[in-house]
Amino acid sequence: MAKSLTTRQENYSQWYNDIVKKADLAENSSVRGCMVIKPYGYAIWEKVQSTLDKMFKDTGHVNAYFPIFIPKSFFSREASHVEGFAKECAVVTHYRLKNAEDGSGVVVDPDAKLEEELIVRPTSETIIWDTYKSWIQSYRDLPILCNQWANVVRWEMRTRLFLRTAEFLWQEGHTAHATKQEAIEETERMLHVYADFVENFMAIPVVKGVKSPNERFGGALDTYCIEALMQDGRALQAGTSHFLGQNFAKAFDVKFLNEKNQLDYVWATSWGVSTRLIGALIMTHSDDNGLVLPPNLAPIQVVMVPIYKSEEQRQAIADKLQPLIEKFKELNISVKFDNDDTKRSGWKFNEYELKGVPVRIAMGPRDFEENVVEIARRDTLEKENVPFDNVIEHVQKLLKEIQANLFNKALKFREDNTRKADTWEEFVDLLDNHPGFIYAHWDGTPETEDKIKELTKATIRCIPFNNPLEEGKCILTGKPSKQRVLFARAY
RNA sequence: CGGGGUGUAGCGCAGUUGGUAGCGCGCUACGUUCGGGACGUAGAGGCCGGAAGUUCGAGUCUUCUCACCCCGACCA
Repeated sequence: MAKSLTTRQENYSQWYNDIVKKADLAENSSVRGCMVIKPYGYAIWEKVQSTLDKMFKDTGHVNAYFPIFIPKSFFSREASHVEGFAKECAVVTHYRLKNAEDGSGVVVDPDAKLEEELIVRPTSETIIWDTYKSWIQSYRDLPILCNQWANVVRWEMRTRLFLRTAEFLWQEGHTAHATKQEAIEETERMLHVYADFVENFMAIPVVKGVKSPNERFGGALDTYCIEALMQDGRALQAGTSHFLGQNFAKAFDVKFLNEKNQLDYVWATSWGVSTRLIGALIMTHSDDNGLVLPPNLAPIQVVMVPIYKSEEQRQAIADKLQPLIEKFKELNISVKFDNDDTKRSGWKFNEYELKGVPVRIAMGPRDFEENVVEIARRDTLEKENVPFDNVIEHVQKLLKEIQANLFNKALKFREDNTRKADTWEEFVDLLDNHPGFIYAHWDGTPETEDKIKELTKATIRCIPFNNPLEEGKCILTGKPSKQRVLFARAY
C-alpha cells in the first residue's frame, strides 16, 4: 500500500500487464496490435459508457452512427488534419477475395481494386462534416449535438493494452454551431463533463487546461484536455475537447443562413474519450494485490462469500444472506453472491481482491452463530465484523467512503508528486529523480517546446485553466515568461 | 523501420558434449478438507513456431522464414 504512494517505476509495465491479466480485463489478440477486452473488462467499459451517455444526454446531446470507412479524398481537405493522422491509417484497397489458382488458399482479387481507397476511420470529423453539409442550411438547423459510440483504428507502431491499441473503442462528439461563442462554450462544457466523470466516477483527479499548439489536435484551433498523473509519475491524457473553429466547415463547405440572411460557415467542436480511461483507472488505483475499483464504476460493488463445511451450513448461510441480496438490489447496489461450490472461500477472497471489488462480505458458521458478517474493504484491505442488522447501512456508507478515499489518495499522490522547477538543471533532475507533474516557465514558442521534448521526452501537458500569472524565465532559453505551464513525461 | 530478446503441454518454464521430452501451475476422477489461492492418490494433455540442410540419429548444429515481446521513432 505504502508503495502506491511513492512513484512506482521499476517494472511498471510488467506490474500493469500483470494486473490486466490477473483481474481478467483484457489480453493481446493474435491480430497484430489489437486487444481482446474480456467480459470483466468490458463490464467496466459498459459502466463508463452508460454513465457518460447519460451525462451527454443531460447536456442535450443525442447519439448517431456514421460509417467506419472514409474515402481517402476526404482527408486531403483539411491539411493539418491529414498531417495528424496520415501515418497511422489502415487503408482498404480491395473489396473481394478469391481462391488462389495454385490452391494455396485465398488471395486478394486483383480485379476487385477500389477506384478510390477507403480509410478505416482514425476519427470521424471528415465523414461527419461531409454528412453535416446536407443537414444544415439555416440557423434553425443548428446546433447539431451528435455523439457516436464507435471503434476507430490507428495503426500504432507499439501498443499497450487499453493505453494504445490498433483498434479501440471510444465515443466522439461532433457538434455544429451558429456562433463562435456557442462552439467555445460547448468545447468547455464537454471538458467539464469529462472532468466531472473522471473525478467523481473514476476517482481520478485531473488538471483541466488547454494544449500548447504543438500538442493540439490536427484541425483544431484549440484543444482542451484533462491530464491525470499515474503511479509511475507519468502523465496520461484522459480526455480531449476540441474547438475546431470553421476549419471543417470550410473544408467541407458547410454554410448556413443566419438570422440576418447572411451566409456563414458553421462553427464546430469535437470531443472524445476512449477505452484508455480503463488504463488510467488501472494505473491510478491498483496496488500490489491487484485492481482497485471505485464503487461508482465497479461492475460488482459488493461480493458475498459464504464459508461453510457442510451442505447444511452452506444452505443456512445462503438463506440467511438472501434478504440482504434482495435489499441491495432494491437499493441499486450491484451484488454478487458467490455460492460456487467448486471454489474455496480463500480462493474467492483472492480472486475478488485481484478484480478490485470494493466491498466483500463473508459469512461463516461462527458469524452465523453471532449474527454478524465480516466486511472487508478493498481500498485499505481492512476487515471488521458488523452486526447483521446493520449491514445495509454500513455498506452504503462504506461505498461512499471508499469512493472518496480513492479520490483523496490519488489527489494526495498527485500533490506529493507535483513540483516546480526554476532552472534547467532542476527540471532535468526532477524528471529523472522525482517524476511527476512539473510546473515550469516556458517562453511560449513551439521551437522551445520541441527542444525540451527532444532533450528530455517531457512535453507540455497543458496550460491549466485559471493558471496564476507569474513573471519568470523560460527554463530552457531564459526568455521572459508570464506563467508556469504543466510539464511531464506522458503516455 | 532501427536495437535487443523469446518461440518446447492451456499458462509459466527447464532441457548438459546431438541419443527419441520434463518440472511447476492449471485441467479430470476419487478421497480427506473448507475462516486468506488446501492436501493425497491416480490420470489426460506435446510432429519442441515453420521450411530446408548436416547426421545413423536434431528440441539441441547450420541457413532461411514466420510470429510475438521489450527498448526507441509515432500516438487517445
